[in-house]
Amino acid sequence: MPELPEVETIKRDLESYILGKRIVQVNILEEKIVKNRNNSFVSILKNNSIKAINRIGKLLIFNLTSGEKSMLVHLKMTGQLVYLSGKILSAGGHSLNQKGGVIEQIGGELPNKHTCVVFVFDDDSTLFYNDLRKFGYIEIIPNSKLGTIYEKFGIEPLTNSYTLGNFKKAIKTRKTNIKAVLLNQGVIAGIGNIYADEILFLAGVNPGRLVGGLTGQEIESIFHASQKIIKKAIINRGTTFSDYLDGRGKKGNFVKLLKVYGRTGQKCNKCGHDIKKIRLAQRGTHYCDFCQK
DNA sequence: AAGATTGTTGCTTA
DNA sequence: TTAAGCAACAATCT
Repeated sequence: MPELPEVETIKRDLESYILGKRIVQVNILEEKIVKNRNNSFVSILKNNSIKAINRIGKLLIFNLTSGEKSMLVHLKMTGQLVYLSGKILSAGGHSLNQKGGVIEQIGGELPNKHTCVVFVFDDDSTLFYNDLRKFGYIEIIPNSKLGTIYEKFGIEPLTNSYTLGNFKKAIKTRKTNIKAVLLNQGVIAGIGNIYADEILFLAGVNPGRLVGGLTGQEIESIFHASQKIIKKAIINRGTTFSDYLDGRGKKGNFVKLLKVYGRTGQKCNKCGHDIKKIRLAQRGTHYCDFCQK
């Protein structure tokens, strides 16, 4: 499940590989992934290049060099963006080099049966969009629409407007539990189910607590925990719980640092009590009812 | 084999 | 008017 730290890792990876490279070929293997295909998706990209990569929450924004347009990529649950250098030829489900030898890849063979879109650059390198559940999307929009896209998101943790004051302001009027608020992209951008649970564990706050009932101290703990967890997750290149891969097809390392997510029934490493799992905000919610009050 | 998995949208309700 | 809450969606795994 790519959340802010995973999407940020991919952004940074791809920045070092694809910026400024001319796109020479685009193959769409899964039509439904590309939204608004009437805007001639392929012809806009061909002979164009990516000028900059931005991110708001879990959404990647590729600014194109010509045409005042941007390509949005949302990975949803199982989307991947994997870059490979060197020429790739595909035959019978195998990735071959120009001499026909099978290429050994970190993320397995590419393209694979989940590959939906393929971008080829003028240095023969390739970017693959893979999506097992085909839930994500790619869409080209005019830059004039970017403002309304950004407006939908709340405060973004990796910007300098992410301050305790702004955090308090953003959450204080909410009438629901803290877990639902952390997941609400219109309040705070980029936190998903894994990091919401991890943040609340580190803050020592029960996910079911109503925001209105939190003390100033608790709100401060949650804010600081969010900064700490997100930063640490990025340093560890994200969490690969099931499908996530970074921009080079490698797994993230944060999974071994998870304290509650996916640890139902296991012992809390702080107090030894069993980690519990309940349903909150229609999501599986993991917590320690001894450590989180 | 039914139920769980999650991010987002869109609809309904309060 | 605004927000909360819930179903729906997709495809696979248990």
